[in-house]
Amino acid sequence: MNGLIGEFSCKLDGKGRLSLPSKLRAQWPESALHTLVVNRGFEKCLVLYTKEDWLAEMEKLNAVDDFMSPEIRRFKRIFTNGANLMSIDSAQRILIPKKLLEYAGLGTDVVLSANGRKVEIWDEQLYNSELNVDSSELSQLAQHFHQQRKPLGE
Amino acid sequence: MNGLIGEFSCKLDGKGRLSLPSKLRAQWPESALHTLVVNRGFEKCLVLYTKEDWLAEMEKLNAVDDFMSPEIRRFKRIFTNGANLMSIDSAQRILIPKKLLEYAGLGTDVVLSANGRKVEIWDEQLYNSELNVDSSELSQLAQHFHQQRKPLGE
DNA sequence: GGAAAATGTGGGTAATTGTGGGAATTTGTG
DNA sequence: CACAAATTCCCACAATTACCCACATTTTCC
Repeated sequence: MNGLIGEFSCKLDGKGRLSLPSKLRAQWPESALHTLVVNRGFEKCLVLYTKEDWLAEMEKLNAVDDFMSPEIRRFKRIFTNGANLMSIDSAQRILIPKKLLEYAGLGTDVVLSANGRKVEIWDEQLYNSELNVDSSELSQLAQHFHQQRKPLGE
Repeated sequence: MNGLIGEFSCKLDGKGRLSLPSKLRAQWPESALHTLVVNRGFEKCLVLYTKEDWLAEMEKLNAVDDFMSPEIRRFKRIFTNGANLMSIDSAQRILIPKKLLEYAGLGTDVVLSANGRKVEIWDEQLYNSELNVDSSELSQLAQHFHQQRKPLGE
């Protein structure tokens, strides 16, 4: 599982286009660039995948049967419904759909932040406040993380 | 787990380039030098890793699924924030992104300080005041360290 | 100590990348 | 079919980064 690395500041132009930084592009195979997928994130941000990685996410979802419960069906519907296929233009940019721009509150200045095999897309201001923690909260988060880590084993 | 050793003073040039001391480079395999990673430290400094070590840290993070909880996602973001891939130029220098220079308040004179498998990068003045402790504080810190060591395990 | 090698430091130039916007093409809608 | 909106293609300029060379300083070795 080789993860992506990097945090990038970029600008959205008036048309909602986002140019992907070359250091990010370089981490994906050339072929992947023509079929990327963006979706809503759980927080007020968007998430970018290669199509391949997106399909892997879908596998996870589909591993749980629809018969299970209405909530399962609803979750799948909502999660899937924001997904958008997009391709890269000749200037290495993707065009982000209006609905998603609104959802994430994206202005001109945005931040791309690698996370595992995904890339989160944040409005810069929101991103900064998301990262603004004091040390006591940080240690709480760290504890939380350690607790969650154990049950999964390894 | 073989740790790095040393504390080095170096200079940043006008373009934000930092030349890595040969005694530090010698502690990493030749192959590692072409893909290093910096990110923000929890204090007002930067942290430098080999890509390999960075990815190992990431493995730990990615072992916990994003679906788990908002706290998990937040923790991951905070931990990885500012990450940047960088390569070394023909004069054995790395180019430190402007944002990170600002974050750590780096001026011309900086200090590299080895810490485990990471290297911290400090502005020289900040570093000196950070290290300006008297012995009673040192002993308090040691106590705190000892107490925290048990619960977290590992 | 002195010569030779390696290292640290600085800067100029060329190539790449990021950014913006006009014009043409496509799409959807009445 | 006509029109407005959205998308793609194209070019141009600015900013950033990579590459190269020069020289001062430090280290190494005889």
